[in-house]
Amino acid sequence: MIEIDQAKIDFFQNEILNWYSKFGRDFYWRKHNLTDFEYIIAEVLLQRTKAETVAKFYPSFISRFPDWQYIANASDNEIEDFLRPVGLYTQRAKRLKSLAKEMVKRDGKLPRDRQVLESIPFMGQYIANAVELVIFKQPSPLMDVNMSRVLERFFGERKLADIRYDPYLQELAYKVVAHPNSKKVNWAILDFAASVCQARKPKCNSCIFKARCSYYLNNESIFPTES
DNA sequence: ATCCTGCAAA
DNA sequence: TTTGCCGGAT
Repeated sequence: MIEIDQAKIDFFQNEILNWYSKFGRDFYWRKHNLTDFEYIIAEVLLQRTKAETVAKFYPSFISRFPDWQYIANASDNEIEDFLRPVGLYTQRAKRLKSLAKEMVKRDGKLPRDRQVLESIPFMGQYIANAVELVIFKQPSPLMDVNMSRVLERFFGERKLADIRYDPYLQELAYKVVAHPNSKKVNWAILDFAASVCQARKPKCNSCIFKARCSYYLNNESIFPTES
């Protein structure tokens, strides 16, 4: 069992919010007051897809499919063709359509109960957390591969392979985003993951966290220090 | 080659 | 628990 140091969490929150105020990204789905539909579509498109790619594509999708009914009534082929530029289109089209049909059936209303929420097609752990965070305004973590990588590098590695079932990582993530402005902390972590703490070639030498980062301190020898 | 704000089927 | 999905950027 790995101990989670609250003081280290406080430090992390403060520093990453400070970083975010200077270097955070500014996407359409963050600043506008979107409908539930529009927000969920953004999350669906963002799966395994670069946010910058989605940013370019998103407005045209919303304009072609402005609500659940438009997707529910479209043919698989129509949705696939439209999704082609962002990839994963056969699966995404099929799953998006079942999600849309379910939401039409539910009259566009999202269930508060977590079990029921996750029973909706295409509502996995990640999107359910995103719905809780942005729509229900609860401090849930946007726990994707990127957040898990940042948290693990800074606080220490997880034990299990699958991030969804690792109790240490789950507990850690909830503690890290437990903050009056949870959305900002979440977005800050994702942006930091995309531009500094990348999977490949992380920019450790110029990183604001290196003095206290478990990953950096354990691998210091492989990062040539400037002299 | 590897990765991107995952998910569900196998 | 592992694998397929996928175009586009690096």
